[in-house]
Amino acid sequence: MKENTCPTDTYLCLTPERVADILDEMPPDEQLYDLAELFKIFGDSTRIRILYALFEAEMCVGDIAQLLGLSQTAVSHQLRVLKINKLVKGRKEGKIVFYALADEHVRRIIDQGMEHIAE
Amino acid sequence: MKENTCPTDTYLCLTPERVADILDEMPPDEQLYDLAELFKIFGDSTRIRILYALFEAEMCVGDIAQLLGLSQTAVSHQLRVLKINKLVKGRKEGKIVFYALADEHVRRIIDQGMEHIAE
DNA sequence: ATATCATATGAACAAATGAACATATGAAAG
DNA sequence: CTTTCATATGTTCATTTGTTCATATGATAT
Repeated sequence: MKENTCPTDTYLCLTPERVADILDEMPPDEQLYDLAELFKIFGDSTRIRILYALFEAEMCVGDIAQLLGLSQTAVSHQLRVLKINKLVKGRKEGKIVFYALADEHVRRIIDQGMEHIAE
Repeated sequence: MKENTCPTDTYLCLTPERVADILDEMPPDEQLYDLAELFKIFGDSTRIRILYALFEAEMCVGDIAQLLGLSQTAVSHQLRVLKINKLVKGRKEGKIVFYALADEHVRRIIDQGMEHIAE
């Protein structure tokens, strides 16, 4: 038998103490679920492109659509998703709605992702 | 007519110069596509839980499964996804495979996400 | 009022995705 | 060799997701 392995009751390599430690450090499942939901929003190239466009400045729906070569409907749908998840905010001026990034977290999360890509 | 609006050829509120600027700042679509793919990986609570467990230490497949109350098959499938996308790395020791976070980007991306959640 | 413009919404459909099943490697022990 | 154990893979299936179409809202102008 190998020296490295450390069988316990039911675990192959973890001691009960370590199991307790790890479970203790883990955030509650509900929070991890919300976190996954957040990343799910970033996990679509259309939404990423919209967010990246908004990096530069606030923009109205039609211009985003034209800029990215998307239909107005598609953009509106995705902006709704982004707004619900607090990644963008809308400012209405007459019939035009200007959208902008909700906060700097959005930029930072995307930047971190970019760094990983460019490894 | 409102003073804020600035119609150009085809855009509602963007000047052609700004359009050029924005498009210039945008990474190529292929890169944004890859970025979305990366976030897609984080956008699943099972994978997030696995990654969080690996925050503490490297672990073998069976122990991860037991720790999180998942089937071995499910964990293996997700570890495969995580490995392909370079979020975890595997180290084989006999018949046991120990998985660990591939690099610190993973932790940082998740931490940034957590900060956003806790706003 | 009506017309037009910007955006939003709802329904329907195709594509992607995660989970569960069975099965297949591949390594150590007898 | 065969058996057992840890992990990996393939396939099917139900669900989710993004897009498109048609339509609705809401604001400005005539």
